[in-house]
Amino acid sequence: MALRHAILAALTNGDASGYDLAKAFDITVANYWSATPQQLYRELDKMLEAGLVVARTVEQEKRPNKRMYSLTEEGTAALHRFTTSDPKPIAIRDELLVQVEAMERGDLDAVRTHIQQKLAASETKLKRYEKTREHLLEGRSEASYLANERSIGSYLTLARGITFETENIRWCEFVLTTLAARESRNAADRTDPGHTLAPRSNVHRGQPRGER
Amino acid sequence: MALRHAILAALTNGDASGYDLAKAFDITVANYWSATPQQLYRELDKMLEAGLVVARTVEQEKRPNKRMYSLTEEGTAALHRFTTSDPKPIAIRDELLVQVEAMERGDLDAVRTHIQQKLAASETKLKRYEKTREHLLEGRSEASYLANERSIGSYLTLARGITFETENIRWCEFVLTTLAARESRNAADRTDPGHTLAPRSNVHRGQPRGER
DNA sequence: ATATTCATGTAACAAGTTACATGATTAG
DNA sequence: CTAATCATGTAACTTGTTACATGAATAT
Repeated sequence: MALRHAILAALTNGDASGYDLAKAFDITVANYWSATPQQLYRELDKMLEAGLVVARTVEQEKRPNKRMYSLTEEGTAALHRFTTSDPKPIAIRDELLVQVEAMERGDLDAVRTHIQQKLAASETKLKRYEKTREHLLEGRSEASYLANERSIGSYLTLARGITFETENIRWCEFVLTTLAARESRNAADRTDPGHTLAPRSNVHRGQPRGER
Repeated sequence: MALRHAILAALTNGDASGYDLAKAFDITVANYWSATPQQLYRELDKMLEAGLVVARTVEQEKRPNKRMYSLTEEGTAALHRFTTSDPKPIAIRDELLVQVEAMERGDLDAVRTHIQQKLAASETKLKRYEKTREHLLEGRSEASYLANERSIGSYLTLARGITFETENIRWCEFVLTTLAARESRNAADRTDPGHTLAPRSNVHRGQPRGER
């Protein structure tokens, strides 16, 4: 029942086809909700039956027909009710972190590679988010946008996604630096056992804790 | 099959009962993997059958008996293999963010309350993480711990959890401040229509972007 | 007195994942 | 000419969630 509300929320930004939603769930929505296209198609069918959305088929030349879904009054009401209910705590599933937890019993080089890949993926994602942000702002400052824009929900969730990916990138760099330092220490130990590296980072690179 | 690896990883930090794991999954592991106690009990049974863990019953006075699970060689090997496989991208499900996305079509006051509750919950969680961190460090500096400690996987995942909750707190404060500013602007509009607030925040309070 | 902690489990149901299928169009 | 995009769907299977059940001990 929770995917349902994520879909309803996505549809407040305009009508969409299942395919459109799949893209959105891959891009912006991915910050806070994951779903595969199959889940979306199945859920949209159920939502149709429940009267939360209506569908119209749009005939396209040169493209397969598509079904565009719109919120109904019932759908809008269901969404309103949802904002009233206590949200469940966040659920995260991150295999990379499981691998890092098990790093020492596993294949360190493989994990390092996975972290490098995550770093690259996060950088790509962050760039896309920044573009979306520029697009929303249309040249205005954040302050002016937030003060004057009618609807700021999407901007606020995007802002969370931006800091999330920024921190992912930092963390990946922090881990890679730490592992590299341990490697070179081990190399040094083998040739020059008296040597140790100078201290390097404190609490994950300038993380501004204790500021609040 | 992925919960399985999270359990195996958790067991590298020592033998545990289902109940112990449930606590761990509620505290530290929660940063990167969610599972209910029921899932754990069920999965542990399957892992026993598969020979990835062994169980012994510990008879306790004044407490119900418990089953303590330990990694077998097969379990350790399975975990090693897992670190070799490409991790699936992170999956997040956050109802609060869905509510924020739908804020304007929903009950703004209710959403504000939910954000305040999240803020409080994140502060509690962060304090617990910081305690765990102090406990791991045992008075050493982070640099010295990371350079010398045999196993640093747990510290690294904890570090990610700490920044995650730190950013959650910031984001909640940012949203609450933004909403308050909009409220007072609306109030001012009703009594003193010429007035606007001075600009307030830029990109989510001093987020250090563009630094990399 | 009452709530929380300790400790495990069953059963029913809801949700998520994976594999497969189709088929035209356009970008590189 | 190959890969990606557009666009939807079925079916089988694996996971995750929720409700219920038990029952003593300890902390408030």
